[in-house]
Amino acid sequence: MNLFQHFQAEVTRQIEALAAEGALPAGLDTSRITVEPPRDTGHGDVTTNAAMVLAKPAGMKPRDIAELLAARLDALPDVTETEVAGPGFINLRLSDDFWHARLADVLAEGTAYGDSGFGKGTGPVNVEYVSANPTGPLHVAHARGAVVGDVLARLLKKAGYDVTTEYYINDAGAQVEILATSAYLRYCQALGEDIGEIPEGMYPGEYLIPVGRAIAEADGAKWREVDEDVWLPHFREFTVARMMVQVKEDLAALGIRQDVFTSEKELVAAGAVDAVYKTLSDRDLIYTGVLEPPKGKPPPEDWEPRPQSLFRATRFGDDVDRPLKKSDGSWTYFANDIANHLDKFRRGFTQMIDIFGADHGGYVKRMKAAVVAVSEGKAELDIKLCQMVHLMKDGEPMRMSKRAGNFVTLRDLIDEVGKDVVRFLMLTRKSDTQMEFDLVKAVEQSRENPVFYVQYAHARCRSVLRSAPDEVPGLDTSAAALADADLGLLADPAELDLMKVMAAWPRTVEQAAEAHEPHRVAIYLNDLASAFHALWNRGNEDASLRFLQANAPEVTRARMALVQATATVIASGLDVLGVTPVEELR
RNA sequence: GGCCCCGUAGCUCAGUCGGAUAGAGCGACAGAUUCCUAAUCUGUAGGUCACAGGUUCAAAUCCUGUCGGGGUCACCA
Repeated sequence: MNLFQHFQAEVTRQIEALAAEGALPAGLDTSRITVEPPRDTGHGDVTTNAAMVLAKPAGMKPRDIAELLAARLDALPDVTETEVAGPGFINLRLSDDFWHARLADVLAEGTAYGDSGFGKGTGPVNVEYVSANPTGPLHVAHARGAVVGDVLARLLKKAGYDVTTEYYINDAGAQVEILATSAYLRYCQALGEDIGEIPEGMYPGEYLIPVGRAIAEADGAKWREVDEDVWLPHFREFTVARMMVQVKEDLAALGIRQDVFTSEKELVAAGAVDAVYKTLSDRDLIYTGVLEPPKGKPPPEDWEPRPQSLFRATRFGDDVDRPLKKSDGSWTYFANDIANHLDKFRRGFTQMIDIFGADHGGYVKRMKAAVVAVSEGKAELDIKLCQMVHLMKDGEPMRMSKRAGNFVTLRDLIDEVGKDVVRFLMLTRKSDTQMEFDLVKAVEQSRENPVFYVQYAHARCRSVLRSAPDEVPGLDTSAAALADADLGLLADPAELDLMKVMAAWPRTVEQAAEAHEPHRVAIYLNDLASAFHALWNRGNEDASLRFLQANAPEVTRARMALVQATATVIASGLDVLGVTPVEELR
């Protein structure tokens, strides 16, 4: 239950009631009214701007409307206090019973707490992420996009959206040709030939050595006796397949398994790009024109003004029209990607989300333009840019060179700090701001490290629950017993504060999902952990606030319900992040 | 030169479809331990929200311009 939505409905209802009585004009637009937590908790639990929003259309003073509305809201059973404040805010305070009922919700729903029907009926959503060239193992630079995409998908699912996760394999361009040629060199090497240095422009990585060896073992020297146009397709396919196996393994190590893998090459082979071209031509969205070289900096050396097939991206908000064919007549990456997005649309996705690296920022407008064009405005594309992550080691920027013994692959990063740490820390910042990732601080057990701080709160909860039967003999901490606890015994302000943070979880899920901002989950968990640690330390100052009270089994039982619920909400949030909650730290 | 992202406390960053007196951690200072442990908590100090206009009852948030940092700019992906 999103309590703010609950009270939003209540506010609307009371406005209608006032209109029915003639105290307010009929037919007021209530869509701009918000009901939300006040920024300052001193202003109560729930606040609404209704009076200020309605003042102008109603032709009344905000405070007069506020007084009318407040009087009615004050009569609601869960509301203990109303106040009209500032320019016309209505602040509500809610009863302890209301918060106890939310605690009971958590106990009843378990980690499903926060699940929402928010996204129901909005149509299927496709989240495409990683989509790295299959020319080598995933790099650290891919980590952020991978985590952001995956957690966004999980978040959307929790909020009730119908979500499919997707990886677009860029296996059609010149890069995979180079990859195949590089693998061929390694194949020759495996046959015992001296290949010398790997030529400039080839992929020199050692990860291709086993690929060459595998082909040599399977086929012997047979590819040495044929022309390039014969061996190239085989090497391309074989190598790309091997690379994708590795990519999937690396992603699996991060806890990521995507639903659909779409091959660019197969799209092209199936004629999808030709079809897009024809569709756009038929609608007069393609013409032949000459692009101007970029201003303000010297044009590329091989620049030649030449007529090319251009998509009228400017009609859909882009800055220039974009080429669809290269000089050799083959499709541009962009043309293929239009086909990719049209394919998604044809598969029923009216909402698409792409996760890009910041270096693809210049590509955003044209892709959005293409999706509008190709779906005739029926599909929507949102693109989340992930800014760079600077790897640090104890405050010092890391040079990424293999020779220096530093690692460069995603797998190495995971091996160094663990998948849970990578996942959590990648989400402690907004995705479109640059961030630092310090390998030393990442595994430090201190307040500075949010992943530790949150895990520590969970571990503390679990520890208390484990030790409860020893401290308070005869105490039953089973789910049934906790569900039956007398929650009315939880009346201390610090206890209520904790319950209020828990009750904010369903709204957090919805808001984060709607904004496509998964980092809000990590921020929320930090807040929740903070409320729990604060309550914990109250027990150090005042022994009567400790969770375990040997002489008061009923109080203890109620507090165990609170502790259990805290662990549950933390686990629910960590589940969205794909992070495993720990039972103990030690 | 065009376009995109960013600019919030000394540092690293939050900031809810525009809401009231802008928050947290680190660092500084003063305190608090029979539960997982001072690995945590409480308090104090610290701000022209880069700058200038505009829209609004209300702007860190939206619009325009300027400055600063980063990214990117046919035929790579």
